[in-house]
Amino acid sequence: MSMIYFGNYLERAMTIETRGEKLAGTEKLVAAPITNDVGFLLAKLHAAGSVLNNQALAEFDLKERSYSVLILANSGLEPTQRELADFLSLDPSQIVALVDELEKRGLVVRAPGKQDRRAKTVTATPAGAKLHARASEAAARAETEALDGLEAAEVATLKALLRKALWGHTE
Amino acid sequence: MSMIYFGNYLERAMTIETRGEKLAGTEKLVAAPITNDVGFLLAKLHAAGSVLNNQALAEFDLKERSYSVLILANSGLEPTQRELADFLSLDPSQIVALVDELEKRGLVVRAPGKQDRRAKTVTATPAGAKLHARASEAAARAETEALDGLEAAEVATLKALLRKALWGHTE
DNA sequence: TATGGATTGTTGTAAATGTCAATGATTTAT
DNA sequence: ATAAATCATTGACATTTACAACAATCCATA
Repeated sequence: MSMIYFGNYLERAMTIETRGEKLAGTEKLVAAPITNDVGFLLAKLHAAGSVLNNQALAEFDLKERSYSVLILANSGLEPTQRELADFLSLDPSQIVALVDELEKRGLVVRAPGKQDRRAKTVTATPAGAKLHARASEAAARAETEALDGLEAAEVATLKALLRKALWGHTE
Repeated sequence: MSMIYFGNYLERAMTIETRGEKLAGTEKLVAAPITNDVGFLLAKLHAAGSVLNNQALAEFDLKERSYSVLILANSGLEPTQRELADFLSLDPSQIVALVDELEKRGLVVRAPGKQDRRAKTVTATPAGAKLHARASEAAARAETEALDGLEAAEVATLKALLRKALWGHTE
């Protein structure tokens, strides 16, 4: 059960030769009917943004995965690992590894749940909060870059539609 | 360089117990600021749709990957493997494996490129066209299900915005 | 209140996927 | 002609994913 249409493999030559003929091959297939498939479009735009995101986060020794856990640890919502797994659609064992790493770096702490001692809540330390603040600026720049083909109003519309599709409310 | 925010792990119990309390934990985190991150929203909606897609395609012994190759082989555009790799953001070696499997099943054929005999174009056989026709219906149903929170006009808007973000044109 | 069943975090493992370098055949450039 | 680049392919290795098993804890109910 593969998770994604495709990956983020990028032609190495493209980074230095990003102009014309190289993209022609890519553009040619834009005419294919698969570009009417929303799942395909979501995957492709996500893959493109993902590269920029990970580049921006590498400076802080974070990846999208660990960054998203760090955000949620900073949210004040005191998520448990199970909640993180559900929300991020990750296997609980992957959350263990992510939290292990962040905790080892002193960015988050585990605490037993107040009502349920089996559960462990993940909250950010001051160091985690500081890193999150810096990383989120870089991530915001990466998002802007990934969506630079859209006007600000269009980005807002896109966000609203995605939120509505996911949770049924546009606010 | 990880490709995705997260995966498509799904709570097994959710398939039989899809009503209330199970989702409450998930809903709680919707308040977190990460839900304003377009990359996150793209990843999450894609992951959700991906599960439905793969379920729908399993009937035809296809996954999203092989299905997308099958679509492009059916497009009449005669893509080369290199073009497939670029368009799907996959390493050329993964294309080899995907085409190998489809070719073994008699769904596509490789042919040397007309101008460039190094390149191999991938085109669908009649059997491939037939399977594609059936699979695309199932995939369309899965997409409808994944986006059932949106009106038809909203889906159209979403599609247009994604296309514009990717290729700079909305048509 | 005791007992069985479910849930949480955790560990470990096998399969799938990603990454990358090397190769022969062919094309392109000089 | 010769050198450099490109294409498909193979293979080696790292990372990610999916899943089963387990102890600790909670929950329902008898």
